[in-house]
Amino acid sequence: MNAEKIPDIIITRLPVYLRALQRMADKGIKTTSSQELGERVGISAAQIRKDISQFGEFGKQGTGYTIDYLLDKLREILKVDRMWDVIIIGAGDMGHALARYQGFSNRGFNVVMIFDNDQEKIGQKIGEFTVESIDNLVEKIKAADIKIAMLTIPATAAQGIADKLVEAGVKAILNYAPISLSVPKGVRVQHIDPATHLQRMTYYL
Amino acid sequence: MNAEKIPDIIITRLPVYLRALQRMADKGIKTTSSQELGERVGISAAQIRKDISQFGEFGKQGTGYTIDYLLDKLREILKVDRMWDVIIIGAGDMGHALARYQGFSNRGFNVVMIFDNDQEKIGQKIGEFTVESIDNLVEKIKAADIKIAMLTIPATAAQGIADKLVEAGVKAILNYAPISLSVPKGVRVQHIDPATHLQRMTYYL
DNA sequence: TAGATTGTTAATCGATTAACAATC
DNA sequence: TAGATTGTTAATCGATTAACAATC
Repeated sequence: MNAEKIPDIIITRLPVYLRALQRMADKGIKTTSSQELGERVGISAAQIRKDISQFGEFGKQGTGYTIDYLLDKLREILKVDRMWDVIIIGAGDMGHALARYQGFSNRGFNVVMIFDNDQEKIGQKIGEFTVESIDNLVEKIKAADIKIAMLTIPATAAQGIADKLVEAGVKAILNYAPISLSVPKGVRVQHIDPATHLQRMTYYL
Repeated sequence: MNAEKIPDIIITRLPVYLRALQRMADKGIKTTSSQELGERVGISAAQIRKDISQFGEFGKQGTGYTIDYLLDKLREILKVDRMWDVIIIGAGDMGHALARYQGFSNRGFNVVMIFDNDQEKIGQKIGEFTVESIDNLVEKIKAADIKIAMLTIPATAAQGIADKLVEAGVKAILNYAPISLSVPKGVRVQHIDPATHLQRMTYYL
């Protein structure tokens, strides 16, 4: 890996390449080209080659990329060549769906706890988990050394909990609440808000 | 509104402004400035002014923007000054969560049907909906003149159903399946894939 | 009026594309 | 060898920022 700073926009594309390559590997495909991968993900071949070449020379002229090898490299770059423990805050419908989602484990993530502040929900079973009280959230996160959290709570509560997550040492928050969170430098937030995503498309209708 | 083509990247930011302004309006705030809005959403004041000014002169020097007025304008631009009927394909955990989500109605969307191919699920009640069979999906979509669909089915089935949605006249797909969909020009896809979003952050950990 | 803030221009910065030598 | 495809350079294209006149 290269010492210069990699633009964030390239980092956002790598997981898309990774996902497509993983799918190709599952189908038994052994090699691919920037051309073919580009068609699958809707990105130009030139851009894919440029993106990948930021991190090394992973392809071969004439034959393209060996999928297993490129998968390894991309996982290493994105640091998903290991498993990350992740927690869920909020045991509502979305928290449930995420707690039961089977798609994390082969992408580098392992849900380990789910929290809620509602006495009715605390102690309930969700799949293999028991909903834990949000009291002492900070201590529990620190004890388990959690760096990643998914937030599925109402917008009004989201900033308050985000502050606690930051205090506890969480560095990556996947925010399902429909509100922009403010966090200090060094902490990253990704938003998932279906209404926002839909509104990005209605303009063109 | 201006006749020149507006860059897509600006369109992706407008729903974020809209969401933040809606929240400010809910709190009873009447006016704001590009500076203040920028701090809330993490975007520079200059960029916010430039983005908004693509569509008209909605602010006033010295005082900024009247929130209610700017809300109206943004809704009009994004075409969410009306209600859009939306369907859900896939009555799994994620389909359930979306069907019961209360956050769509005040953002311009109205879920009207939920489909599945599993005989066990068809006929089941989810909130106010009854799960419908995916047979005759195309006819049902055409009859109801649906333009927007949310896809919460396994990756292996996603492209096949997407093709049917396109055939039925759907123009906007919110895809929860972890696979890149290929659709003809004129149809738009937005991806929601929590693992991909998490992988965009692990690089920095 | 004085202060604040817009809309817009020009400058800067960054990303994408096209093209091709290198080479498998 | 001939064909294919990479990695990279240079050119192009587009987005962001800084600055400020206009004006509320």
